[in-house]
Formats: sequence, C-alpha cells, structure tokens
Amino acid sequence: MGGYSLSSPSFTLKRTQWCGLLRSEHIGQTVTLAGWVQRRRDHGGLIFVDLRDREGLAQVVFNPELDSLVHSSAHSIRSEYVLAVKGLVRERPEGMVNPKLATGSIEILAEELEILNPSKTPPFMIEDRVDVSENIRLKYRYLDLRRPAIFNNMLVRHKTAQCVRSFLNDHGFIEVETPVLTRSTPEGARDYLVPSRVNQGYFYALPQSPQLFKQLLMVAGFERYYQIVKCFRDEDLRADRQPEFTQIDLEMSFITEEDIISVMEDMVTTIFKEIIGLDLVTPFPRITYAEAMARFGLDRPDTRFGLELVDVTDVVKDSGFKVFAEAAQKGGIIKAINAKGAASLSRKDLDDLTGFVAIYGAKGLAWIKVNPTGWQSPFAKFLSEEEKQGLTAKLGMEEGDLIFFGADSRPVVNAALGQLRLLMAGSSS
RNA sequence: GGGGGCGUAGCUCAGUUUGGUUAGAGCGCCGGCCUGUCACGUCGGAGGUCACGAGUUCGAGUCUCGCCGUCCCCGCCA
Repeated sequence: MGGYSLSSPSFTLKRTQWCGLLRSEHIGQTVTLAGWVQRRRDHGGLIFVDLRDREGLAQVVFNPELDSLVHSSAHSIRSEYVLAVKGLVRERPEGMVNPKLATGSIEILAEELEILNPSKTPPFMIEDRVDVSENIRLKYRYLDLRRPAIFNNMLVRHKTAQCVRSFLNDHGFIEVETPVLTRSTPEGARDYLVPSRVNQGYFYALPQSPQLFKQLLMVAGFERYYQIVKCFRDEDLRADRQPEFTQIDLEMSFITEEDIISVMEDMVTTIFKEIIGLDLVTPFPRITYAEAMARFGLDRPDTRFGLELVDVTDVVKDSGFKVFAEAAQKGGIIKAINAKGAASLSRKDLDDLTGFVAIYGAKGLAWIKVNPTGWQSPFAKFLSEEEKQGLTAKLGMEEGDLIFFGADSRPVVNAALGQLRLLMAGSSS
C-alpha cells in the first residue's frame, strides 16, 4: 500500500447535495452529486445514469449535444462506478416523471463528470430484491451493505438505540458500561473464554449478561441503571439465534412488578411510535406461563390464530385405545387440536405430519377425519359412544374437520402439538 | 453430540429418479445499433475443475464410498 498524503485531494468536484434528497424545489440550481452508479441506460445518444447515495437515487442525463466529451466518457460508466457529477437540476419533460422515485419529478443534466473509482462487475445486483445466498452476501459484505434494505436495517437500529436512550434518560436511568473481561458467572449457557497472558493457564469469561454488575449498581444505590450491551453465549446456533447479541439491560430499585411492566410498555410503545409510526395499545395482553403452555404448548405463543390445544385427558383416560389409556396411567396427558376443514389432507400428508411431530419426541400422531359418512380414523373403533360424544363436544367437531391427538408426557405433547399448530397455520417453516 | 437438505456459468436454478452424442435456462457480463429511458429495447457473443478424491462401468453431473463446505432441525441455549 502506498503512503498517505496530506496535500489536496485527487478529486476536483465536491459534493453539494444528496442524490436522494433532490426535489422540485432545487430546479434551476447547479449541484454536484457524488455516489454509486445504480444503473446505466445507454441509448447511443442520450445516456441515463441512476446515481445512488445513502439517501436514494437521482437520474443523471448525459446529452451528446451539450458536451460530447462528457457524453463519451459517460459511455464507459458501469454499475457501481463511483462518480462525481456537476449539473443543472431541471424538471423532467412532460410525461417523463417517474412516480416510483422520490426524485422522479426532476433530473440532473450533466455538465461535468469525474469518475472517482471504476468497479469490477459486482457478483450480485445492489438492490432490495436480490436472491443471493447468505454466504455470497457475507463474502461481499461491503456490497451487501450498499443495498437500501440492509442500510435501512442499520438505520432503524441506530434510531431505536437513540430512542431507547432518550426514553430511559428521561425516566431517571443512568447508563453505565460494565466490564467484558471478567470472571465466569454461570447462568446455564457455556461461557466464551479468553486466555489470560498475565495469569498463565487462567481465562476470562465473556459475560452472558451484565447480571453481576447490575446487581452491584443496585446495591450501591444507583436506583435506575441501563445499558445497551453485547452478551455472549457459547451455544449451538439456530436460524434466529446468534452467539453474540445485544440486550437492553436495565434495573430499578424500590418498585413493584407493575412498575417495571408499565415502564417497559411505555418504552416499547414509544419505540414503535417513533420508529415506524405504529400506535400500540396498552396495557399489553398478558398471559401466564401455565396458560400459554396449556393453550398453545409453547412459552412464546403465536396468538394470531386459533387451533388451540385442548386437554381431553379426562375424556379418554380410561379409553379402550391403549395409547390414550397408557399415557394417562403413566402420568402423561392427552391433548388435541381441531384443524377446521382440513379433512381433505391425504394419507401421505398425515404420514409426513407424523414424521414432523416425531422430531419433538412424539411416538405417533393419532387423528380423526370427520367425513360426511362419519368418522374416519385408525383408532375410532376403540372409543366408546360416551368418549366420542365427549370429544365432539369438547373439540367442537364438525364435518370437514381433522383432529390431531398427542398422548405422551406433558412436555412431549405440548412441544409436538405446539409445533404442529404452527405448521398447520403456516406461521413456521 | 445426533438427524436431514444442498453444492452444476458471476448470481439464482433445471438436469441426477432410469448412467449414453456437444451440460441448459433466466438474470448479469462483452460487442454492434438506438435521443426520453427508468427492470430501456434490439441483434450478436463470451462464459463450466458439474465442490474435492477414490471406486464401479465400455462410458459418471447422474451410481457407491470417502472428504470438505454450507443451510435447517433436535439436543443445548432465557
């Protein structure tokens, strides 16, 4: 690499405006833009270049009749070239307005062009609709970050952090940074370890959360503390789980459970209002852990749809169907979900679903189809008339319905039917 | 720790079930033409270690074994 010079920069055109913020109020002004080439449309005569900066796109027009030299050098422009362009902002001709662009009513008539940097052909298009593997995107992270959608993610994160700080500051919280290289404070997850050079053979543990320090601050009388902080947990990954992540960590003294819930509802409501303009209604609906497990089988229930789990243990605990009876005898439970109108599922579909619940430890998946001709089910013949009536009433069974049963220990039944519920609703992969 | 999917052009994928002539498509890329496009149009063209290695076979992108990479899930994780 060469050395750096403190002498004048090697470019002559200095940016005066953001591309994406040009509006009709700028018509008549001569501006200088700097940015990346989104796309070039070369008509042989006229050349259109969409120039992109972090605020958006603006269309630059190169006209051979205006300056044939500038026009001919515009000929060599390719995607992702970095340009500086000086030109007149003018209203677009009649019928040429592009309503899809915020800058679509104006364009810049190029008078000077400086190619600040050429670019190799990028491995994928810099646009929101890209369909590229995570691998490729990460390999060319600097290109992926140019995409408006990704930039916007970062922007939302920035605004949210600012919003949270502002809210908590206004509510008497004090932001404190806590140490990262520290002693292990086991919380269940494995620690990330950092070897110590000074104390050979010893290790620091990266914090799974700032728990210990938070308590220290409370004992010391800080009253209200917060921190937007990285946490580290050395566990295996999932699609939605990373080994390092950021928490809004906070603590309050001399308060009740209702106080903390209320402040958190206020904070979340403020974030949604300020960041995306959405009004949330408080108080938020509340549900106990026991109720969540009973009705949805999971501690993070998706309450946007029905398909709730129904405990039918008392109806079939003495059933002639051994799978039910034995589950009850061993202290387990029998639960069911009514997939309304799903009786049209094929035998293969049901076999696939049986394989699906097996992932969560279920040894089988009993089912009943309510057909026009009556019940269709591998085990209905073992049920008494009383049990059939009990199930019909408790599950609201009607023609066209498909009922799934789980009979096992409570955790297995909840996990299997809880996940099956999500699958049937199409809200999970 | 365990199970499953995927790997073919720069990118996204088809082709693998049933081995058989020169491995295809869309987008992108390169060149010609084009003065109102905005996912420009049009004509032409280039581009391949079928992840890698070994094996079976007259013949392997296709079958077998191994190996590497990657994604998803279970366990784990609050």
